[in-house]
Amino acid sequence: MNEKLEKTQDIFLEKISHICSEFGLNNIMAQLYAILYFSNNPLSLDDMCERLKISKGSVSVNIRMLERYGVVRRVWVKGSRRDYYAGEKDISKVIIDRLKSMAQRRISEIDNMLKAVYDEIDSVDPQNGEEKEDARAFKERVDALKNLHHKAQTLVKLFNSGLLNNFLGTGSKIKQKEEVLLSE
Amino acid sequence: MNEKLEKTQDIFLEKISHICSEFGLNNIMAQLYAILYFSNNPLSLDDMCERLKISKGSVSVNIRMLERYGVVRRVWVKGSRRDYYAGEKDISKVIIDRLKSMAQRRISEIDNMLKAVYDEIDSVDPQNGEEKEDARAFKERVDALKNLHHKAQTLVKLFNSGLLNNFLGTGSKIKQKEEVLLSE
DNA sequence: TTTAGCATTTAGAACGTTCTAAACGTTATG
DNA sequence: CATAACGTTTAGAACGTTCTAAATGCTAAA
Repeated sequence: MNEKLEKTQDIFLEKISHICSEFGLNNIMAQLYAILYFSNNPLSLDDMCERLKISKGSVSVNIRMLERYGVVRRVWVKGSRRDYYAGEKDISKVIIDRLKSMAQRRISEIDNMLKAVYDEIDSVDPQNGEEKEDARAFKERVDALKNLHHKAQTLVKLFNSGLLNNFLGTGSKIKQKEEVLLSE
Repeated sequence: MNEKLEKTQDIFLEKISHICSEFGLNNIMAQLYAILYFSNNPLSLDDMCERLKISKGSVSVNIRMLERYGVVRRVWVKGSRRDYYAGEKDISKVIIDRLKSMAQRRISEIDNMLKAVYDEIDSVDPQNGEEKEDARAFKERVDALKNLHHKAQTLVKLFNSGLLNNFLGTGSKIKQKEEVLLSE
């Protein structure tokens, strides 16, 4: 690869890994996806080790995570025993999927929490006036949370019904070369 | 405090800290905010150490973080030399503010990244056909990112213009007791 | 059946983060 | 001025995370 282009990509890699780390993707997953996103060809594990200067074990583990997230996929290259991977080229799809699954996860966690709290809350048996007030205040605040959570859930459902996809627009025009490679 | 109520709150604390840790708040900040949110009275550093069984140093550092985020504030209690803190009781305000500042931060980071990449990209000087294609593909994909980022920014602006506040509803009805304490 | 070329798993090293306890600084009070 | 009652800072311990290198497992070809 052109040396200056590689340097330019490195600038990207450095920054994107930092950004993604705050979205629950670690450095390596972010950088792996980035080089696949930029690459015209699917890459093998060894290609990726070489490009990012990291061990094969790391690439192996992290690339499978990305596969589970559905943002890269294994492609077969005729005439090679290696596994090759290609990145999803429709970046808006990747991001929307990720946001959706994060939202869904948060919703479940909060559902579980509220359920657990409500299971306990009734067995609280206040002994005096002050304790009664404490219990009442606690319930009031948990109810406020439940209320807010319900509204947030409605909002998420609205987005999931395609609103976000329509706005951010999906359907990449970027074409892969993998078909060419497959018959190489 | 009523023992059973405390146990119920503990269930909440355990879960909420896990949830918040994925939003860039650590355990302690999450739990500190939670006990202040639930408490009818402002609490001192020592109160919080005692309640969460953690060191004073930790409380000191983390409570000031929360103060910077604007979700707790120091209140003065007449007749005491201690610092007391009260949590913002309008939970939707806290969450909306946090989401907004996260979004704003991501936007700046991506702006910076794109700027840095575009600064470099023109100096790439492809030497042959393959390198030319690589460079073209790279530019195409960075442009796609820029495009998506622009749309996302528009969406965020839409939310910031009050849409989210209207939907999630702001204005808590929960009253603090601090006025009482201040004249104690 | 053996070997070569892979991917995967694992044990341990390196790292960053965040806790605690103790030292420290500051302010009010007697 | 000395002391007590605070909050803050710091040095180091404990912890989880994630990397690497080596061992292992698998599969295809000879």
